[in-house]
Amino acid sequence: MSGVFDTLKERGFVSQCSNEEELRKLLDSERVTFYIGFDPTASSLHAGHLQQLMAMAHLQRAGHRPIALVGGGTSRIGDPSGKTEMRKILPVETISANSELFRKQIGRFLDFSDGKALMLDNAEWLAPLNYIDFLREIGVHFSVNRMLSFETYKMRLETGLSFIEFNYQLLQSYDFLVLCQRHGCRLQMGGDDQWGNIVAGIDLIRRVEGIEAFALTSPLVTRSDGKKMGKSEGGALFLDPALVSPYEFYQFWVNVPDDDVEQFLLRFTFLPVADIRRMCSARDQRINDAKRALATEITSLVHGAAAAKEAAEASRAAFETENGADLSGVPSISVSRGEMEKGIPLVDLFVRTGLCATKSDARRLVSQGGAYVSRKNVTDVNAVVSADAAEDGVILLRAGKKRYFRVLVG
RNA sequence: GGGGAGAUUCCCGAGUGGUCAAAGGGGGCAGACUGUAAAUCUGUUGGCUCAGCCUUCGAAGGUUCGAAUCCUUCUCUCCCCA
Repeated sequence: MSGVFDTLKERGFVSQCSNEEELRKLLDSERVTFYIGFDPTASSLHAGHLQQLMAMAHLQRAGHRPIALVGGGTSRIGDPSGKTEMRKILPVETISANSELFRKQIGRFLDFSDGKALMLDNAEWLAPLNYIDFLREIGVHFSVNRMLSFETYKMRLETGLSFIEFNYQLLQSYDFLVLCQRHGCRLQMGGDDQWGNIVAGIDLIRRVEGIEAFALTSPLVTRSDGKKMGKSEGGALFLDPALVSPYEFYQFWVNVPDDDVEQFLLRFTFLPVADIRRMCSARDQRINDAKRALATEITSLVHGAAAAKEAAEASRAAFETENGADLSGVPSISVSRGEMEKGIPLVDLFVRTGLCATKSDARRLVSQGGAYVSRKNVTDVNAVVSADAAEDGVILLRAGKKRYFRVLVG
């Protein structure tokens, strides 16, 4: 288990650490239980969570014990960290449904056999809390003065901060304390935006238990051009294949800017560092090989090797070969033969596939020359697509340069 | 509880009775250039049965030939005081 800290550092997972020297020693000398929290505020994990899962996997491979903490309790409050506005307060039922989905997804990334990792939900201890008891036992250890000096709260002092959110930090700190007491957890990791919350937890543990716990944060994933990362066309880049198909997921990574391939390969794959450096040294189109490697690796990690292979194949077919290639990984819808023979207005077809949000959107696409039917550019807004556009029962639609969709006839 | 300011199209932000589907910027989309890259340039960006029509400017009413703009009530947010 020696050297994990350096592995994490080398791969770009380390931003701030509460006590680097001691933590390094600890990680090199014993099996450390550590945790990362995931608040189930959406129905699927997204690319941003992936980095945390990777960090956990690296540590687990080095022999340490991860606790994946689903924030079924904390997400009822809403973390104000890094947010400029108050979060919507989610219905409890939504949160429990999301928690269930989170657990399933997280299960893929770590080895939970023989207690090698734990999956817990903080609703278990947060939901039954008694307000008065909590204030007396935990609240006493928090100084409002100090809390207000945290960057998150300072920022929100400008735009408004409700009391419910102000309490988030106490709950997260309490989580850390509970995990420390029950499972000997000594380390909490998270994104940089979690620094304040994690450090507050360390303080709480020191005061209550008199032992040193550690904080380790990783840089938030950003694109080299400063734009938000992890957004696909529909919104966030979700890991649930029902929300973002493996093909779309694969495409997202192939389309990453040159300057980001290396940091993404380091953080989102297990490929050896030396190989990554070598692949990314190219400054011309050869760097696309690195992008394909990135996309294949990460898709296979998230959706499995078979899906990754199919996505890669479909991608190659769509972008590199002209005919005969296997496009089956490209998302599709089915339309009955009868309906297709009557003909469907092109514009409607684009809307039905989801390639365009509205008919107006589709009209714009067509009139701007971005619409293709079976590889032929169509510029007539009133065009009607009929069955004879199909090749082998498939009509390949393309919107712009990159978005493909198949219409299966029959 | 008292006083003040404000809520505009995805976001920021102009707009104070008609010429407003609403300036400008960001983001998105499309086109050109490329390497399924970046940067840059151009176009576009509420919906529809699309040379026209319909719905939008926190919500509901009202004034008016006509309202995002005026009046009333309500909801929410921020600031100052308690």
